Amino acid sequence: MIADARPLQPEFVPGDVRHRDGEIDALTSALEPVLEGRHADPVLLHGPSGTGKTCIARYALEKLRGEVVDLDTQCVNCWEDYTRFKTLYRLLEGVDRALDVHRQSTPRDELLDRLRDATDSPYVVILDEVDQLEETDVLYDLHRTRNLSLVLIANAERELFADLEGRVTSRLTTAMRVEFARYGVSELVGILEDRARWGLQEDAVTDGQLRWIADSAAGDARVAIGTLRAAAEAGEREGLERLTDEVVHDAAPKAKAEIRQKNLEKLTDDQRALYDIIDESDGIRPDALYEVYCTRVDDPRTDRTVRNYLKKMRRYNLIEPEGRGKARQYSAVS
DNA sequence: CCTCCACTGGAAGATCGGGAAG
DNA sequence: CTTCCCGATCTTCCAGTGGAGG
Repeated sequence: MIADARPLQPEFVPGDVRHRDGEIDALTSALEPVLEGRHADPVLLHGPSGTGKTCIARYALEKLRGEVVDLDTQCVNCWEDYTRFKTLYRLLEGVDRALDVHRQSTPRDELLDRLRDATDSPYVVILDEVDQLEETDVLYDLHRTRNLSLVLIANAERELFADLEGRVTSRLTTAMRVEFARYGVSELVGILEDRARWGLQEDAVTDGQLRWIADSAAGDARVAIGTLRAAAEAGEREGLERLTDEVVHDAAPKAKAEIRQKNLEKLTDDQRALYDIIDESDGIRPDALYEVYCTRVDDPRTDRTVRNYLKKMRRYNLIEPEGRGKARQYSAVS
């Protein structure tokens, strides 16, 4: 069934990207100064999830690496590395200067100084999900780092700027914006055809099945590819030569359940207790939630901390709030 | 329209654990 | 060993928000 698992992985970057010629052109022309060893102005890629922002950014960097000697690149996922320290540490890793920073008692902002020392050749940096960054002042410092070019990726442009510090915003107003729209069904089918051709045995999946997956993914390529992968894995387990419609239709919820399970494993015991309470309820008000929480765990945190936990679980898309103000209720995402 | 109040999340300080310096 | 400093996490305090109900 599966001939090559890599094209079915979410982080796979194809050698030839479909349906995004305009966006690629815009990004590569924005990065053109790097070809001459200068640093490029920041570029902001924005649009809904699964529209190819990360893929196109990685693709453009790959191409750039082929054309520029002494080019360093790094991709930081700010959703995981959401503090100043972690972001800078990741950037130092990209230029192999993070080796002895394991010690925590490095003087304040030694990381930034070190990064500035290290970047004597062009360094192009992707900050993915930059709207998840909590200490946005690091953007200001990076913007002022010689030889460092920023490619920022965010879902919602407006929300991003609302969260940014004033001095960061003013620097980024000149940034080139590239907007990514949702894929149409036929575009998604095209993407899936490629992945199926590269990753699956011949004739493992029909055009109709790919169309069904594309349809159910609602313009999100990540969901579509994840569904195809879940279907292929299920087919492999069952020893099928060709996917049946039933396996394909079961794969969509399975792909989502896998993501949720992975996120649940990242929660602490306290957070997990909160999730369980919300999951058992059919919509619960915050004060009632906290009350139950205090009876469930031995050493309950304060309500403020619990609110931070809720924020985190919302980011993981595990729970969702309904209503505002006093009418607020939390429920688990099904 | 106005007030109340549950809810929200920013800011600042305390605490914890780990590692380095003395 | 103790002391100091770091990032991460938690607590304390509090101002802002917007439904609910007068």
